[in-house]
Amino acid sequence: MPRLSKRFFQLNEVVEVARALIGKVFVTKIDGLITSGLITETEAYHQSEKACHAYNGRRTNRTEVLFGPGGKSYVYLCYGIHHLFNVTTGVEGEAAAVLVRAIEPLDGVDYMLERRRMTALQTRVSSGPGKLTQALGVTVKNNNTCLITAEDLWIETYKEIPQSRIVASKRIGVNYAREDSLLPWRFYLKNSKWVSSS
DNA sequence: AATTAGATGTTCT
DNA sequence: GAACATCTAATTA
Repeated sequence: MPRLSKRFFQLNEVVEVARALIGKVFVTKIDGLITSGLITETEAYHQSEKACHAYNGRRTNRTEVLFGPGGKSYVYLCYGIHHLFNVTTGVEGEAAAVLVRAIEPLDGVDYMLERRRMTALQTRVSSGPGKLTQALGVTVKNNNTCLITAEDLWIETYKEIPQSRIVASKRIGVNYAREDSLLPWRFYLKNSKWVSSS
C-alpha cells in the first residue's frame, strides 16, 4: 500500500492526525528485516499543553525536531530504558507530534518475537509504546527521520476503518500535566486486544 | 487482581 | 539531583 503523504502530516491538526493514524500501518526495515503492524493506539501532543515536551514553545536540542515540518520521526528515551516513537505534525515552527502507543503485528512476526525474547505470539509483544518500538527495532538512532522518503521507517495506508470503531479517551501517564491530562487526545481501536492496558 | 520496586539514561533545574 | 509520554517480575491478597 502507498505511504502517507506529506500533506497528511502537515495539513491537519495534530489531534486529527492522531485519530486518522488509527488503522494505518507502521513499517520498519531495520537490519534488513521488514516488520510492520496496524496502528491501534495513539496520543496527540501539542506545544499548547503541559504534557508536551515543547510546552510553551520550549526549544532544546531534544525538542528541535518537534518544531520542524510534519512527517518526521521523533524518538526519545523514556525512563532511561524505553524508546518511544512519535510522528511530528503541522507546519514549520509549530511543535506537535503523535505518539504511537500500540500496534497489531502484521509482517515479520518472527523477528518481533525474537527482538522481544518471546517464543509465542501474545498481545504483550507490541501492546505499549515501549514494547512496539522494541518489536519493530526502533531506537533513538531512528530519531529525526523523514517518513515520506526514508528507506527504513514509514507509514502506509490500509483498509478503511469505520469511525465508530475509533474511541477517544484521556492520555496515559501524564498526570503531571494536571488539567491537560484530561484532554481526550488518546485514540484506540474499539474491541482490539492489541492496545495497552490502562 | 492489585500493588510495588527496580531497572536505566537523558534532560533540565 | 529530580523528573520522566514505561515495563517486568515479584509480592500480597
